[in-house]
Amino acid sequence: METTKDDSTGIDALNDIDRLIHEPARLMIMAYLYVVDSADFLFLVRQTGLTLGNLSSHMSKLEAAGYIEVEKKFKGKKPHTMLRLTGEGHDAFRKYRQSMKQVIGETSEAAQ
Amino acid sequence: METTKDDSTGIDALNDIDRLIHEPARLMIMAYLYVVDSADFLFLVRQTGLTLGNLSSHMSKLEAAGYIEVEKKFKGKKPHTMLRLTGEGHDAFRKYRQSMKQVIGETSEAAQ
DNA sequence: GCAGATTAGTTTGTACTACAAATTTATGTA
DNA sequence: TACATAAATTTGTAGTACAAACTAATCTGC
Repeated sequence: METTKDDSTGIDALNDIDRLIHEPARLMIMAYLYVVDSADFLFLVRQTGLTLGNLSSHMSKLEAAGYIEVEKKFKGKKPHTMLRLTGEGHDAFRKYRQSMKQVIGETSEAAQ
Repeated sequence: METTKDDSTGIDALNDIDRLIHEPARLMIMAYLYVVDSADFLFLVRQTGLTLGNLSSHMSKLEAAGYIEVEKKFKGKKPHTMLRLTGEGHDAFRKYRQSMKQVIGETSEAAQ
């Protein structure tokens, strides 16, 4: 019996990378939320450089996946949308980060 | 004058991430070649778990981008396809790796 | 009080692309 | 001669990121 599919050296970690997080736009969102835990919609628009529509659709996907929670309130008279990382989202990001570190880190020694 | 677009803290590095390398299948190919410098087609099929057709089309894209060189010879009577990282491909991978390290590394302290 | 501007988003349409399945081309073999 | 295997390439489909168009509510000048 050969090595089983999962105890790979690292690069194979990419075969089941979380593509929901891997997408650069969402990776930005997740990375911000991982640090600040929660942020409002317009803050993220400014920080990420995404358009409103683009952020809106990525937000929906992350919410559908259970990675973030979206809370819509009114701040005075205006709508105010807050994004917050869920526990599941936090775990998924950690896992993603570890997988990428294996791939990215593994090649380090060969460089320079 | 505000901070110019490029001297971001790190997460914004994702706004111009190299999507050609970012795609997991190609990232695997590039990561292998970055380490071993050259490898043959069937070796990569086995190592990456990609199908022949899938590897073939990713190979074409990396070649078109100038990131790899593809050499087709005959080994005895059978065709034998070798992939080799170009200097440009090497640089692009290093750049990609740095960008990702910024995003991935930046969040490290917040964790645990 | 109503016409136009601004704010805060959502929905829609298009263009791209990853992947698998079908196809190709050549060689070995019964 | 037919059939199987090897080594890929080409084709078709399904999924998706993004921008542009749209919606809905509030503010502002006249």
